[in-house]
Amino acid sequence: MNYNTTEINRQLRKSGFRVTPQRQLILDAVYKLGEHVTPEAVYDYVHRIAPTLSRATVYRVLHFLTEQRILAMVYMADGHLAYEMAGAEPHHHLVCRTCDSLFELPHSVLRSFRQTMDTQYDFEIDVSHLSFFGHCTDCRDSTGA
Amino acid sequence: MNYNTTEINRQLRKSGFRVTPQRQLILDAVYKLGEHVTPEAVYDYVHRIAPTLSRATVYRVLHFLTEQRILAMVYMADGHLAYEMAGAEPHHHLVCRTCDSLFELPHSVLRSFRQTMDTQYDFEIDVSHLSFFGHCTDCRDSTGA
DNA sequence: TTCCTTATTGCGAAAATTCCCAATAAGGCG
DNA sequence: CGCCTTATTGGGAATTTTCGCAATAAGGAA
Ligand SMILES: [Mn+2]
Ligand SMILES: [Mn+2]
Ligand SMILES: [Zn+2]
Ligand SMILES: [Zn+2]
Repeated sequence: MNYNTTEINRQLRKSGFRVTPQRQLILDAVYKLGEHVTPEAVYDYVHRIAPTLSRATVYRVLHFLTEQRILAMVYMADGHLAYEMAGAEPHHHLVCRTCDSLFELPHSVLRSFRQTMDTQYDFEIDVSHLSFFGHCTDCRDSTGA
Repeated sequence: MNYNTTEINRQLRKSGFRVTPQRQLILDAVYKLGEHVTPEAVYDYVHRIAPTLSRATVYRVLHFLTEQRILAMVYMADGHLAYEMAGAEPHHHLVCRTCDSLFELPHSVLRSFRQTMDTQYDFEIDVSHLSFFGHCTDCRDSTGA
């Protein structure tokens, strides 16, 4: 999979935003680094290539690209934010508060919930990457014992 | 509504934790300050009464009381964490990414979703206070126009 | 290609949050 | 009531994230 640079750039310009080398490099970093990429990992990556690119820009651009639905952000078990490409089929997380283990949830299980929000509240939930916290099979017993 | 101090203390001690004046004061602060209380607001409150109580302790105790299900934490529109008492009937949020407006969601709308997670994944989602981000009635049109 | 407008960046300071560790003090036990 | 174990705190440093603003440069128009 390779993201369509030309299409993304066109989209940004059409919305009045600018395509800067910083934005392109940061997006590329997230793409190359894979899933659940932290701002610090992005900074390390881009810093080698563009040593003057500042941390502030990394944070700003990650936030910006998320607003543009080009990236998806996700809360990890430690409460920190991570990012990844927002393409294709999203997936979600079940995060155990006790053992920190992480289970992936297919997008399909959210369909009916989204639909309910849509029809009953006229609210379109952004489902690019959700995290639900709770307790997994192994840990849910030990709590109530 | 008044929370049961005696019962909470007993519960904590039974689990091997200690009931400290700091923990009691911080819990009291959240209770008195109401919904969506930020760590800084808690610090300001307790600092007047106990000037040596440190910020680190505020963060630690808020986190701790959340683990103990005495408090509930919630992500606000600005991405920051807030806390509130975890008692009785929970409610949830629909937060618009465009206009930052916040709609309250009754607990009931999550029932079927929780049940699905429970039966299909044997995962007990903690529903003390969830936030769903997306786009509200007014803002969802302007996006696709 | 050059010019202009203004979106975006870099940098340093500020703010928010976490970490570390020696000092403190709960609370169980005798 | 004292003693001991060890959970918890205070305080400051470290880390993470945000802010403010002057300098820069994207890109539309001429
Ligand atoms: Mn994921
Ligand atoms: Mn709320
Ligand atoms: Zn678990
Ligand atoms: Zn809105």
